[in-house]
Amino acid sequence: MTSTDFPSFGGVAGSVGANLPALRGHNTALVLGLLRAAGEAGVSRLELAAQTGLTPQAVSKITARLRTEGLAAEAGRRASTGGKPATALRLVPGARHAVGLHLDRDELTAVRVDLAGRAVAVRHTPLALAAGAERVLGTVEREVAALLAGAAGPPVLGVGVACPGPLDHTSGVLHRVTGAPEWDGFPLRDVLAARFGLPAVLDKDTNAAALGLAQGMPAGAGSFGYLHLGTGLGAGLVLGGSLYRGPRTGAGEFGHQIVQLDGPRCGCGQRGCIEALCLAAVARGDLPGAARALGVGAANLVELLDIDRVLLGGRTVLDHPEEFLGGVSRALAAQARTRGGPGTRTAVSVALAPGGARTVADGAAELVLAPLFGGRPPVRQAGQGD
Amino acid sequence: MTSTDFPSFGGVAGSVGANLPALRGHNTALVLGLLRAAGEAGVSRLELAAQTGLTPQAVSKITARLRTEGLAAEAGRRASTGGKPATALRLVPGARHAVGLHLDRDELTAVRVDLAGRAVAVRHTPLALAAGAERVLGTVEREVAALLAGAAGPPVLGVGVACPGPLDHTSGVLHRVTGAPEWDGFPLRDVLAARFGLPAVLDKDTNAAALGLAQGMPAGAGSFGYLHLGTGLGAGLVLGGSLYRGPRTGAGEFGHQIVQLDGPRCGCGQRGCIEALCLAAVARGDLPGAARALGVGAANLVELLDIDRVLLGGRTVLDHPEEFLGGVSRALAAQARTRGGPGTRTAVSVALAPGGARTVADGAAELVLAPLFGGRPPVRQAGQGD
DNA sequence: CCACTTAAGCAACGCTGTTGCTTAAGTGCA
DNA sequence: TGCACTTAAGCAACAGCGTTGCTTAAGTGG
Repeated sequence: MTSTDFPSFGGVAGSVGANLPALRGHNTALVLGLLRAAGEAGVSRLELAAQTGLTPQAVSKITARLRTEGLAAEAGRRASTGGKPATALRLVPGARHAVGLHLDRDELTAVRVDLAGRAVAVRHTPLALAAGAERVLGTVEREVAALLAGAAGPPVLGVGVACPGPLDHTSGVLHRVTGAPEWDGFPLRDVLAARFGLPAVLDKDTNAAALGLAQGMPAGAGSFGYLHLGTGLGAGLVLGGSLYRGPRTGAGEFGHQIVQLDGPRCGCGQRGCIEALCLAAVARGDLPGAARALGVGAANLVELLDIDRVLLGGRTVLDHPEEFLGGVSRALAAQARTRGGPGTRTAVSVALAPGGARTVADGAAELVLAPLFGGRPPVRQAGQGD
Repeated sequence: MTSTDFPSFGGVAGSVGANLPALRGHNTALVLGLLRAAGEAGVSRLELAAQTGLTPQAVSKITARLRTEGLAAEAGRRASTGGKPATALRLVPGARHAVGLHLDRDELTAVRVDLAGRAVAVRHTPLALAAGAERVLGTVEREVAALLAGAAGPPVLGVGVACPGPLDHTSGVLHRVTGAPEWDGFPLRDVLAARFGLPAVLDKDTNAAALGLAQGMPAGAGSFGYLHLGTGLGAGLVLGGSLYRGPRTGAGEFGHQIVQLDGPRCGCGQRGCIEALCLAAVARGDLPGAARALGVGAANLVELLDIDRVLLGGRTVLDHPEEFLGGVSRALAAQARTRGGPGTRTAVSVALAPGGARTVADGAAELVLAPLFGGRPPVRQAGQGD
């Protein structure tokens, strides 16, 4: 055997060495993710083997462990196809819970979800993000305590926290949050983790929303963008099945994409930013104009990143869904017409992000859940380019 | 042990199951990549252990295998630091070769490189890409034969082929190449693989260039964009250390980003595309105007993807390097001024892509080499957010 | 000269997914 | 009713991975 055929770990570009526990964890998470994707119907062991590329025996061992730990269970039998009928396996959603927090500028949404990502409890409260740390932390602590009060629930894995940016996901520290500069440098993740005695994860609201939306997608949905238009305009990017945050959690700053050279001045100091165009149009009641600006930005996004789908969310969009959906799809259709010929795709689909006002909070909980469920569902089966 | 602590394979989101050979291949590729990054100076086994997170003993076993296969060798001793001096290990660059082809619209560049990515032989020939398949394939075959004629060379791993897009990297099929529509649907990768009897890989010229540039970078360079301005304008994106192609190899269509609503008509049918603005400005001798349009696009890229660095290349840029470097850095500086405050970075650096006219051909060879050398050098050591 | 430090290899080991075979539980035709 | 066949899943033995514990190699420094 020559050394020319290193499998390179399934095409994955990892950066650290892997040992046997890591191998086991990888495969376990992968199986758990497929169980989750299968939902109530469940999957048989052989189907899991086919989807993972593992042998049936390996899947049997892994699922046996998961059943022992209470994370998976049998879910009846399939109809026979000429032999012994397959036993369906499914996730036990109630085996663990997670908490998701959406700290917006004027309100707090807190959810408690099960392993399937379904909300078990929801709480809403007004919140003045700019009112100072102690005040805000007190409210957060009270709301989370109320969520966790349900006594005999399953173990809670952690707390996911979503905020307006900028912030640093890696260190869990807030930066100069627009409209609330006194939070600059505040180590929100570690402070909350200490108060709750639970692991915490911090991310931008748009990133959390995109991560949450990446679950509910049909298996193999590769890349999409979530555009959030509320008091500001931002985006969450899922590229190749995983959330792209950028080196400094700065990715997705969609609002200050310049689409009009020498256009109107934006609050950021530049000219012709999408956000400035959009907000000005909304302010003067020109919804088609706002939707058109958003649509041009969406088209640029699609062109640059070759994404499959655009999802819209945020209060302003939710207030006028038809106008924004129409405007953005017109812009994408115009773009698609520029690329005729076979082999190229048709217009990218546009839709409202499901979940409505709870999109971000659900996604925040996903920040905690996602590490349990390995990568995206398999796109390429095996056979490398040989 | 609860099940709440799945290591998730070093933070990597893989999509297929992993077995022991895959584990071994992953670690071997990782070590090989670090050996390559170390260059002539080499690395000691203990340093490799620290960088990979593997135990020294594991590194010893892996490097012993690599030495047996002739891919690695000892490279003298380090100075002692109070104990036994460390033995430096280095890659044996000449152990394998790879071929890179750059099929441009009017010329062919073919290189033969060693494992370090250094060119061992280079050939240039005029080529009319639009002259039909048989003509082009004949020229390609003759040039590659000349490159491989060196008789007693090491094994050649394969041929990397870089072309103007659009095309599909996964299937190796060309689409409607601008200016040469008769190639639409041609399975170039498989045809060349069959003719040469070697594995072949096909990708867009901009992607190949970006992949090649991602090697030579200082360890840990996360994300950058390569902007190529020649007869057209395109980009190659390296995000989080690995090349981002998009689901259909469509990512990096930078030229048709719209930066001027209702701007001048572009050949693509839309209005205000960067490419149209740039090419028109170049045509009328307005280099500052062209550089400004490019700079605004670069600033949008930086803003959206949070990248660390912008590299410029392509004939038009190489003809007037100072003007384009200046214009783009001014645009990025203006953007950086909009983001004051601590925690945010300063302006992104801009530079000419090293390699000059051979950037793409070198990168094409890298299409073959990259799978041998695992992921990027480690950025985060270990300690997950706990 | 000897204690100490650092580098690297040898041997045994635990644990992974795999292989080979057996058992379980159906279908379908004579 | 019986038997051949098919498909699902588990048991047992195994090869191979990185790890652990210890030994050997080769320097520095008082």
